[in-house]
Amino acid sequence: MGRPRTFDIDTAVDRAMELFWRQGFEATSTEDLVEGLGIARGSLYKAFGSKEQLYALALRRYCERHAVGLIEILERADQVRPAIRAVLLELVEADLADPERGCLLVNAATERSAHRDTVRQVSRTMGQIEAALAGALERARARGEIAADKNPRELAQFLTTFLQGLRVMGKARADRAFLENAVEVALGALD
Amino acid sequence: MGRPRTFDIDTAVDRAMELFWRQGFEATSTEDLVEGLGIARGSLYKAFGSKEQLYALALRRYCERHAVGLIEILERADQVRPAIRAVLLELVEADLADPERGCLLVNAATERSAHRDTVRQVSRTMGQIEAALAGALERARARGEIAADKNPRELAQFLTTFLQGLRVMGKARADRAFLENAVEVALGALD
DNA sequence: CAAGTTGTTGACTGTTTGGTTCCAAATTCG
DNA sequence: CGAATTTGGAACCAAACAGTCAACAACTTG
Repeated sequence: MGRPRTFDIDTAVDRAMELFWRQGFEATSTEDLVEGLGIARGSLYKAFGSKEQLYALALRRYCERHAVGLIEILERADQVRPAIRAVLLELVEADLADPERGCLLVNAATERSAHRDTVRQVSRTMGQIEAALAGALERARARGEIAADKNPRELAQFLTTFLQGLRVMGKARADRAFLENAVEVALGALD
Repeated sequence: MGRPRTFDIDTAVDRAMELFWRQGFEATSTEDLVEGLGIARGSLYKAFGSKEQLYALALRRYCERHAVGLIEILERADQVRPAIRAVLLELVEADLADPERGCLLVNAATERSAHRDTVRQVSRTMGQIEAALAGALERARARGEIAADKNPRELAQFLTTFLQGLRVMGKARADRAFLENAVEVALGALD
C-alpha cells in the first residue's frame, strides 16, 4: 500500500557504490549522490537514512559482488594454482584498466579506519578471502598439487596480504610488467 | 628585515603531516590545521598558500623521513635477509601500535589517486623503495646470501608490493600472528 | 469515491567549508 | 626613526555541506 517507489533501490545502491568507489566517502557529496542516483535529495534520505548508511550498503554490495565472485572462482577451480594466478591477474587487469578506482575495500580500509562498522565489514571480508584461499590450498595439498609440508592457512594469510598490496601498487600507477612480475614471485611461495 | 617568523615551519609541517596521516586530506579541515599547528589562519595561508600545498609538503616530509629511513637500513645492512625481515617487522609493529594511522603513502595513493602530483610523489617514493631493495638484493646475490638464479629486481618488485599489502592489512586490524606469518612466508621468496 | 499510507520533490535550514582580506601590534634592518 | 614584513585574530565570503520538511502524487483497501 502507498505510492510505489519509482526508482530501483538496487541500481541506486550500485550507482552509489560506483561513486564512493571512484571518489571515496568524504569526497562524494550528497549533491553528487543526488545527481548520480537520479533521485531527489529527500527521496534519498527517506530511502537510505543518511550518507553514512548508504555508504555501508554500497560497501556491503561491493563485498558481496567482488569478494564472493573471487571466492567462487577458488571454490570451483579443479586446479588451485592456476585459479589463484587467474584471480591475481584479473585484479591486475582491473587496476590497469581503471587505476583511479582501485579496490573499494582497500579504499575503505585506509580512508575510514576510524569508523568501527566500516573496519569490521572490511576485516570480515578479508577473513572470507583468507578462508577461501585456505580452503582451496587445503584441497590442493590433499591432492598433492602443493607440497605436504606447506601450511595452507599461512599461505592464505600471505596471499591475502599480497593481494591488497597489488591493489595499492595498481593505484600508484605501477605498470603491467611490475604487477605481473610481483604476481609470479608471489605464486612462487606455493612451491 | 621585517618581523621574523615566530613559529617553526618544520615543526608546523610535521604537525600537519600527523593530522593528514591520521585523518586523510578531505577529513582534515583548515580549522583542524589552525588548531593543530597552533598558528592563526592568516599566518597559515601566508606561510603555506593553501591546504593543498601544505599537504604536498607534509607528504614529501613523510617520504623523506620514512622511506629514506627504510632505505638507509637496507643500504647499511651487512646481512640483507635479516635487514629486510627487520624492516617488515618494524612496519608490523607500527601498524599494531597505531592501526588508525597506517601508512601515509598508502593513504595518499588510495584517497588521492585522482591528483596527479600526489600520485607522482607516491610512485616516485615506491620506486625508491624498490630500487633500495633491488640494490640490497643485488649485493646479497653477489655475496652468495641468496641464490644466483634469483632476479633481484623481480624480488624487489614483489617485496615492494607485499609491503603495501602489509600496511593495508594492518589497517584492517589483522592481528600480530597474521601479519608476522605473512612476513615469514614472503621472506620465503628469497630462498 | 474516501481514507489511509507511502514516495517524491525541491525549496529550505543552519552549519561548515576553504580561502581572503583587513588590521593594529610586533619586530627586524638600514 | 622609518620602511619592511610577519604576527594573531577577527570579519568576511560564496560555495558546499548534511539533513529536514510540507505539499503534492500515486497506490491499496474499504
